Amino acid sequence: MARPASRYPTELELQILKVLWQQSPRLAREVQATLAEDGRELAKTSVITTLNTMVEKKYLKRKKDGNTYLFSPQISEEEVGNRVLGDVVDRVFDGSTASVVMKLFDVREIDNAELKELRRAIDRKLKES
Amino acid sequence: MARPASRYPTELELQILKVLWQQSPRLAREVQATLAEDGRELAKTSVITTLNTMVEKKYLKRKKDGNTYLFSPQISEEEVGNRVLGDVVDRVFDGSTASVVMKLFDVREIDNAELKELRRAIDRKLKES
DNA sequence: CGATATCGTCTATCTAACTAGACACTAATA
DNA sequence: TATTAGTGTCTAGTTAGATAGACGATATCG
Repeated sequence: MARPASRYPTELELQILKVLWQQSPRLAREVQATLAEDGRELAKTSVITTLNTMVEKKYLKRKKDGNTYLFSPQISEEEVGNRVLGDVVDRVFDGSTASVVMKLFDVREIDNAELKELRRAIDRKLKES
Repeated sequence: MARPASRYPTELELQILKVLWQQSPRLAREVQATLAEDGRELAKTSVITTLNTMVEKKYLKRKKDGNTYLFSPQISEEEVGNRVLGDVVDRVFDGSTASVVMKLFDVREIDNAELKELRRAIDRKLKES
């Protein structure tokens, strides 16, 4: 079978998506510059190559603008979050959402305001059913 | 830089870990058989090769037993969960644990008993602070 | 003892992801 | 107009991960 394609954006692809979610459409040059600001310095061809594979994967779309291209996201932050999280819940935690939440409580810091908001969300859920 | 190594077990590695978490130590042959039961039929050499790379990565340890080897996990289910989830929270959700939890509420089903347990966990957390 | 089965190492192939150089084309500029 | 700067395509090299065949060592069985 050989190495299967990733079910969601890879590391570099995610970085690029974040750049474009923040502002789009953008030129390859601009994406390259922003990545460099974030500490990821890549040759211009590396950026373009990756942008093009992301277009093939439908993560982005590109539009001709004179002699160059403008890139925009074609997948939302929302959707990527859903996919990644769904995958982790199913593959690593065997589909148990609750155990993921419990683990998050255990391991990560959450401040009180957020905890209260979560409790409200739970109450809302309980009332719905 | 080329393809960076995964920060946590890959797909096949995770499947193998699950087999060994469930029962260990085990022979390569037994791991192979269990994977096959789960629908992943691999040549014996494929399994052994992967087991050995997992030993190099410290995911497993192996012990000689006569003319063969016994494999055991050297990383816990707990720890893998922590790493994967930590990585997702940081990389995809920019460190916001609460937004991950909210998204899980949105997207996945959680039954009432679990919701109540989560609320208790939240109350406990709130009392601690 | 010879045939057969079992087991591990070594080697090799394939794809995805990452990265960038060579090169052609266009546009601006001296 | 010749030079320089910017843009994209094509090609290619590298590593990780997935998979398995060839082969040698060992053990077992008839």
